[in-house]
Amino acid sequence: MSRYSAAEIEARWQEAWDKAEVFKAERDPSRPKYYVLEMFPYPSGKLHMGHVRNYTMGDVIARYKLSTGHNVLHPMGFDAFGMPAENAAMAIGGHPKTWTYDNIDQMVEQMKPLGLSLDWSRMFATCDPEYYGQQQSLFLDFLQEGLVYRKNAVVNWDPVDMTVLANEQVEGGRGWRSGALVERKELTQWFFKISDMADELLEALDGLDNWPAKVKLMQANWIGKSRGLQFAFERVDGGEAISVYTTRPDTLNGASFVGISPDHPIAKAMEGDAAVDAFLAEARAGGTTEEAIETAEKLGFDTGIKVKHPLTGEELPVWIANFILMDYGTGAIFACPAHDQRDLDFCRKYDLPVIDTFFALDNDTPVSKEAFVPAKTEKVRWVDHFAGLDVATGEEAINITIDKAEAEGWGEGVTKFRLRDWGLSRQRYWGCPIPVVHCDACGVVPEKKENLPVELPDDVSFDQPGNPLDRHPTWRDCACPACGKPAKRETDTMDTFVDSSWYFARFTAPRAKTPTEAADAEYWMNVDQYIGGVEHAILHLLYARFFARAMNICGHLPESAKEPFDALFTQGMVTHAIFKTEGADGRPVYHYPEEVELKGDKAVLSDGREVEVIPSAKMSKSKNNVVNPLHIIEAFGADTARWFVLSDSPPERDVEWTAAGAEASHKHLSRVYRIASELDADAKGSPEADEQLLRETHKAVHDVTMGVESFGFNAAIAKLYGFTNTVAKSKASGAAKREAAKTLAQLMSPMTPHLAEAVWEMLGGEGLCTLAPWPVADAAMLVEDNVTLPVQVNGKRRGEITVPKDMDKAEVEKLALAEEGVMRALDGNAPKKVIVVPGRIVNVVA
RNA sequence: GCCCAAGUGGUGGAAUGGUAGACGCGUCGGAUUCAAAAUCCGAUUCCUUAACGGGAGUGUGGGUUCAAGUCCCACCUUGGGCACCA
Repeated sequence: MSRYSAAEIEARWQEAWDKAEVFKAERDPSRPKYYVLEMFPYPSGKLHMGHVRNYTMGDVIARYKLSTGHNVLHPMGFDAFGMPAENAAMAIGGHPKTWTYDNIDQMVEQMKPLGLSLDWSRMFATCDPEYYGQQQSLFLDFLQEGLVYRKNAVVNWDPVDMTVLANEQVEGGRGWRSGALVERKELTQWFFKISDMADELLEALDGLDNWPAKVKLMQANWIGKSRGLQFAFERVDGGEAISVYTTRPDTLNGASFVGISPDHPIAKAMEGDAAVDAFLAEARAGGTTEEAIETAEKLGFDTGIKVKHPLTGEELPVWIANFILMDYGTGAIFACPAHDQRDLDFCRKYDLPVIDTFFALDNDTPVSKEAFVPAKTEKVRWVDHFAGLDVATGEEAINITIDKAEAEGWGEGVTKFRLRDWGLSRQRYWGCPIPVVHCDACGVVPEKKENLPVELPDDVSFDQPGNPLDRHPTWRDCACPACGKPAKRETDTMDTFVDSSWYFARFTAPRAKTPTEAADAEYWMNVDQYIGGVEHAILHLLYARFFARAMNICGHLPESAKEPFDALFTQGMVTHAIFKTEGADGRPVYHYPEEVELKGDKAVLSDGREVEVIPSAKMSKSKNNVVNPLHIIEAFGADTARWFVLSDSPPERDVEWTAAGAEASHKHLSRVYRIASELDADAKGSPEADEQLLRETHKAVHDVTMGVESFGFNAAIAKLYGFTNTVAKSKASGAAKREAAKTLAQLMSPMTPHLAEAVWEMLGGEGLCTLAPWPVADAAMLVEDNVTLPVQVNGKRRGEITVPKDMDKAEVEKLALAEEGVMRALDGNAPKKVIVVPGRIVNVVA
């Protein structure tokens, strides 16, 4: 008997797969294709358990589909542009390019031992000029189609470092390096016209049947379609009327002021006045995130301008308010403090009137500190409504108000979207250069396609803040592609979301001289199964959906690929306990898992000190709770790591990595190996046991297949534990047991492919287990003749009866009422009602 | 602040509205062993009972239903996202 040696087995079978090129994907119209894709990683240089979990899930699907006769495309690449490379260059010197490519090499080296069924020949990184050159080509096509344009937008500005900051570089309203108070500053930037497709992107969500409902809901809310009323407030001084958009026109009677954004033209026109400037500076302080704006203290400035209420003719003041966004609606609102908490807080602060426009049906206390904001579907009682309403829901009132405004001609019902255009300009080096040139004579001129890729220069330094492209001595200078005169290259690069918005399409023809190759895109698209973290639920997935449409317009993707991901699965994180003690200075000290010993329910250090255990925390370098997959592979093998990340939690939820769990997984795999190696094929058994084992095998095939197909990997693994026990304990003949064990190997193959091959070979399986056709369960073998039904009395289980599976309801009822526990519970009383759910349950109502 | 999830034994978790706790870990007991490791067998929600039983129980409080972990309402806690982290 040999022992289970993962290291030996895994190296051997990986070599065998390589040699047979089993994972190389080639177009083959004679076979159905299947495209599995996991969200590609950022090359941090360190593979973590989250990656292992993500790729293992994809691998299970890919290997399963391979054995069901599909031509599988399962590629891998790297999302390689972005800030960390520049930060590394600043922190430790060196060049973002070398840092990135070194990291990619390291990650590939760390991924290979996992035995993933990847077609490595298709690998690319988004920072390869070959890739980003094609991206520039796409940009030019989008530009030509009018899908890209320039406008002003605000950025986080660090006034000390004189540089633009990413949101994550703003900490508590200050720049992370300089510590300066961050301001919002306007810059001219490039935008994708995603808002043109807002309605389509929303409508098409309905067709994404195999996407998680929560992701679709988040996207729908993000797109934020709303119907409201747009109308204008006439200015008392005769100036240009102020147009406002509101989703609650029914509360117009409760208006107490008109609010405009600090970026509204009227506010801008007032700049130069010392008081206005001071206020605007204050209002523009802080970062650009919606969170920062929403949670900032509400500030207002009375412009002194008065407008007329369109219905009552009453005069309302116009205030500049820091919480009004210029990007949404018209950048101006009317405030109804009685029914909006934000407006109420503002009015209380600046002593503006609060007017109730409706009350709850059973309560007419005027609003004081809390705004009354019922659901739009709730009936409320209106106070002197201008459309003559008495009791009506908000929804009804809104529609009636819009109709009235349109009939009387002072406003119109309009549909607006919350979705803003996608700003793609980044004032950074390590990204895809935007292929345009600024010419004094010709303006903004697209680079010629034959000059692509516009490559990033290598000779740059990161010893000062800001974009090195801006201060590059020669790269910036060029000839205008239109007139040939000296011109300046655009120094902004593209958002890295652009890179990840079409990589899935590029994988279908990664070396093509155009962004895609029609025949390949036609054959391989769509991605049949996309797998990644929920953190990408909105932005990445929305941008990719936009890109697929834009690429279709430009002829780079077929119409059928406008929704590029047929099915989406969002997996949870891998977490790990944090082991914490307190240092002498009272600050927390975090210990590595290896330093900590678990004794019962306590955790102690080697010196005996007790350690606080914080469970289920996101793995984080600073908390010392990161588990390195390489260490696990060294100690137990890749199959153990793969088995564990799949076994312990449902895939969509977080899984906590525990040393005990990893050991248990390894123990189980060793057991399977031992069972196979100790199997005596000549052993005799009973025909009944053979029959029973065969039934159990078919049941296992059915259950595991269902589990794999429905992403119930943990459930599939639970079945495999059960089936392993069944095989081990079966009294069937050696020959029957060998067949069952071979099926066990096949069923385990997607999860633990190396072990499966070893067992398969040991039991005389033909060829590679990986390529063996997936077993099919015989429906006839799954049905049992008898079923055991629990019998409840008033919903409480009092006994059970075993009956033939298609027994008549009346017969079942009779047997149930005769059951001992049921009779005891009924205590001689006649049942009021008996509910028989065939094959399920009997409930007696007493 | 806004949007979206999730909360079940000591523990990770299972459960088309139909026996709550499958399967794994841990713990306890037993077998094997000179002894141990490994392995194998069994028990394991809590309270109560000698036992048969009985009662309670899926974050909290309500509701719908013959039947609720599952559906509805409100709340609490934790996690994800909020447009320049990827």
